[in-house]
Amino acid sequence: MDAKKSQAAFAALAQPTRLKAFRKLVAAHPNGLPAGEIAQFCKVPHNTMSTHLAALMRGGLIAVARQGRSMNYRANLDGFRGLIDFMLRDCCNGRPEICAPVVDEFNAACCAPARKVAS
Amino acid sequence: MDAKKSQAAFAALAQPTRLKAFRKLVAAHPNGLPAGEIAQFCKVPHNTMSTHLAALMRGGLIAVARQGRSMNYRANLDGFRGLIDFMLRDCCNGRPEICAPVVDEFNAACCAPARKVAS
DNA sequence: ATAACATGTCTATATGTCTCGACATATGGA
DNA sequence: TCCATATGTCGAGACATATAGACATGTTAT
Repeated sequence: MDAKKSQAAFAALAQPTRLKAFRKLVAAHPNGLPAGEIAQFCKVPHNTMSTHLAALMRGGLIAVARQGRSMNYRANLDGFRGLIDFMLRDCCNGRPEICAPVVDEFNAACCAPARKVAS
Repeated sequence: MDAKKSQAAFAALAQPTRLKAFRKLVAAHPNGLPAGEIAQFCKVPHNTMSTHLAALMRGGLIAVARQGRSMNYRANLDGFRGLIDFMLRDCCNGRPEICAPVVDEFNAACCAPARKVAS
């Protein structure tokens, strides 16, 4: 994830409909959702949704696979992690003392139940 | 950090000049930089830079304090952490098994030298 | 007070984004 | 094949953002 690719990812998330759709896909992970269902959830016409899904694709935040007549979109958590990783490296590079409190916060508050995995 | 505020933050980072400026401010942390120096670094006129800095302010990613004639901008790492926190909570909520690999990655690769603090 | 400096605000223009109707494409079933 | 379903693409209008010149504001020194 370089600066250029992260820009597409940030732009993708900087829009209410797209953020809502992405969150829905994360909640549905690892199962995806068909485009029509996402459009219905976001309350926008299918072609509008299609445009937004394309933006999320450009940002590397979702992936898609045809399933019969439907296009099944799913969250690309690797891409999402890549983005967060890029953000943290920006402040970590050569200066872990800046990054540490951020990671601490995650360990303590966000993913506490999962720390057994992290240790 | 709610969805609305995160939108302003994502939008702020979804622009090359602003991302460059923010990274510079993170590198300069905890010391800030005067607006003119940031403009020079980003190779844009001072008024263009002023607009971009205002966008970063709206996103809660930087802070400012007058210092004599200059306006000294500095990275707001709390705001930055808030944004990452928001992103992680989106995938962690009720599903720490999704978030865990992300945090693992940080502990292993990004902030390894700082893990003593995290434990 | 006056001047030089640093920065923000106003304004206009150019460019990009959002939205959605209309149309095109692809799949599956009768 | 013909039709219904599911989705993508195109085009246009409305709106937002980026850029930068001109001007205004606040600060420091003389």
